[in-house]
Amino acid sequence: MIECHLRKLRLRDEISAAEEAALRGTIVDTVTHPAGRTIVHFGEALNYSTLVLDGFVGRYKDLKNGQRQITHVHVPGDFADLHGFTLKRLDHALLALTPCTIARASHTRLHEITETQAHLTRVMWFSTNVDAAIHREWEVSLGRRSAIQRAAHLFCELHVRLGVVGHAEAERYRFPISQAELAECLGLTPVHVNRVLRELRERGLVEFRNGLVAFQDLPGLKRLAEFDPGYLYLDPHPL
Amino acid sequence: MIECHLRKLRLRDEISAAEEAALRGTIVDTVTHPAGRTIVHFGEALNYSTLVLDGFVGRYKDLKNGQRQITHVHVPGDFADLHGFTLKRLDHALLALTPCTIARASHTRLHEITETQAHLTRVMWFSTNVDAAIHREWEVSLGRRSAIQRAAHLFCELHVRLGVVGHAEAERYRFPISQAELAECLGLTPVHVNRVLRELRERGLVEFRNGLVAFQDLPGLKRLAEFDPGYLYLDPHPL
DNA sequence: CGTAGGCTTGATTGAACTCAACAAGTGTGG
DNA sequence: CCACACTTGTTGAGTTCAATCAAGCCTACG
Repeated sequence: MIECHLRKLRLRDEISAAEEAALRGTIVDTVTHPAGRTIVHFGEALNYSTLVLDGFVGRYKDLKNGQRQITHVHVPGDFADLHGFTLKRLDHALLALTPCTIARASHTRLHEITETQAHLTRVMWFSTNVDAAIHREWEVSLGRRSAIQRAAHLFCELHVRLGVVGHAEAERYRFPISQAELAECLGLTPVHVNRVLRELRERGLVEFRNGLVAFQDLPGLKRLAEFDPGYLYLDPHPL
Repeated sequence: MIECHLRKLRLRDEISAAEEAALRGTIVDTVTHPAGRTIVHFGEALNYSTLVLDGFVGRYKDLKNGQRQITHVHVPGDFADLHGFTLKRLDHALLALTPCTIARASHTRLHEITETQAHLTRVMWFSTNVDAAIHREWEVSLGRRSAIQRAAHLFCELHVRLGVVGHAEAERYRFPISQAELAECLGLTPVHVNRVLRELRERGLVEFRNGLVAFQDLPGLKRLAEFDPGYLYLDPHPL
């Protein structure tokens, strides 16, 4: 059930059987949500953190004029709000971008882990730090990259992150969100996203259609996006 | 010496004398850097984390075309790369935006803290999570706010963060960086930043001149920026 | 006192936005 | 079963915000 999460952690460091058991022990229940559902609201007080088992979950923030910015896209195996364990309320909301299944990890039990399992605590800390690294890369996209580069970069990032948990093939993966939601990730309007997707298609780089990302020229796409996966910290390094 | 840092932590939670001593014990030396110096390079392996004692430090990422994006501005009392403790190398560089003094905290000693001081570990974890929250707010600025709102929001954010550590007055604070560096924070060109600053001045909201931010109408500025300091997590909450 | 870096302004260009219309697909209820 | 609403995607025309290009102005300093 939390295999995806463990697989990701084990790319970086060893997780003992005892640690695995402790992590499993934090899970108190499993819930499914339809696409479009807000899973955790802005400012809500938290007693649980949300581990994505299946589907895509987004973090977003609203603006007064009704616009919103998605600040992070979570894939299966990600904790969507492990930071909520220390923050206790979120500065953003969590949204089911697709139908999804999530497990809820009790903060009480996470607290016990921090009291007794120093190594596992560092691993969890590490995991939130990678999230922050992804936020930084998105800042670079939003601040400095052109619309087409932003889209290309996101497709590359998700390919790597989904690959780690066995949810991507060599040249394609499922990513069933609308162009409007893609626009909210990229800081663009839906209309412009549509044009950008057409250009990516016409340049023979990648096709995004019917919730499927299909690469035609992955090296070319990475070159366009200046994609370097180093910020995802997937190399082994004991904590 | 690390009083600013402690003051900030104590807004959120109690820090015992023993914890304070442990934190002080991590510091192995103090270094000063001239403005413009890169303190930690991209990808560099780390054995120390950087605590800002005085001056401003930026996190930035370079692009191939020579542009760069500053993803975070650190004020005195901030750890600029506490996340480096778990990441072990940085996905960004650290830059002295002004002349600055930093203390270096040994990762070996931070490791000891994580082995023996669960509460203090949670506090440090919390501290990196607030950094991530600031990254998210910047994503919203870069993705969705107009140029003038972005500038206004940054001035508001720094006012609060500097206030916490006693580096801001009610209506003004020192922030001696160039318009070009401001542009790198805001995802704009230096020329446009210049025009935006003029407009903020002419609209009677804020003046930025000679390294000084002087508010003329702080409520108006906050309204323009839609500034809500909740994402800084400055309210008390025991960990 | 000459030069470089930072600031300022004007003119022009361009990337992305806005507004508007329409097509295709989906679901629903009469 | 069809009419209708609704969502999502597509395209065109016109606009706007910020970028680019270019020039001139300080003032700090070697």
